[in-house]
Amino acid sequence: MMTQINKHLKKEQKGEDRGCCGIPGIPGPRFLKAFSDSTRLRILAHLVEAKVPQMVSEIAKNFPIDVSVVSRHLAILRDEGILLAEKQGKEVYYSVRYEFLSSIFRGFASAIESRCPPKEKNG
Amino acid sequence: MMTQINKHLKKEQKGEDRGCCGIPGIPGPRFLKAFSDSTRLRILAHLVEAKVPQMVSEIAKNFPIDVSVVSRHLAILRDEGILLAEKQGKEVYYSVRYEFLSSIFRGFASAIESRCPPKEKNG
DNA sequence: TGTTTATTTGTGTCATCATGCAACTATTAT
DNA sequence: ATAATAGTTGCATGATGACACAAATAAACA
Repeated sequence: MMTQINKHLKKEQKGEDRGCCGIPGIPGPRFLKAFSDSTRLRILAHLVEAKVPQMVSEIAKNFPIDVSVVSRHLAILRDEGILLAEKQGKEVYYSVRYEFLSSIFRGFASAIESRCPPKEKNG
Repeated sequence: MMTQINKHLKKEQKGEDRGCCGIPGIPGPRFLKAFSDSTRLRILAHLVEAKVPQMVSEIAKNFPIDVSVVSRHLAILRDEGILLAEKQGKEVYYSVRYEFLSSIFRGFASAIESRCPPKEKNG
């Protein structure tokens, strides 16, 4: 039996963070902060390449830090909706929410691009 | 006369940060960290909406923090290639590098999306 | 020259964060 | 029930970061 334990839904709905800058499509700073740590980025990349849900202890084997730290990093990514966590017995399997992630960043790119003023002929 | 003062070129070429996770298309943590602060995000959004290069003191008027702090935030965004800085006399005009920004995030989205494993029929 | 204005940089402070270790919870097995 | 395993959380610490204020730099002007 699978149990989803994503509390990110609550936080997203609180809306204290998303859209803080007033431009739709630009994610909130807390979401983007989740990518600001090199260890967290590597953990994300590891899961992206794994293509399969991985448990915490397996992930932690790839990094020279304590399992508890990995667990915390995973929780941060999960809380922002970047990862999905599924508990199966003792283990918790983390996987990437590909569509969510790509849609957010594609929306970010579009938000910026759509506001690009037409180029003047200079130079 | 315009003088570009973007030192980000050096940092980008150092390569200590970009591609740190090994997956091409995923930006480095320092680049993403530039977006992790709410003030910095608002400054960026302000410039995006301005659509025209703005000088530091003009930008600072929109935020309840010291000009020096705004200057530092702008420098961080400039060093990551997010903003362009052009000195004109005493003033320094900052503007958004729209194409650069959107291409980075679109590339990020594509890097994630392209690694999304095919969906299984579950549930 | 000296003066004013725009921006950057030095410095100290307070808050946040990544980390390790220990304790705790939850689940499985004996 | 007891033990073992997986994961999370409490707590202390060192590093980093945002901020204010002051000093330094740079450019225009008297």
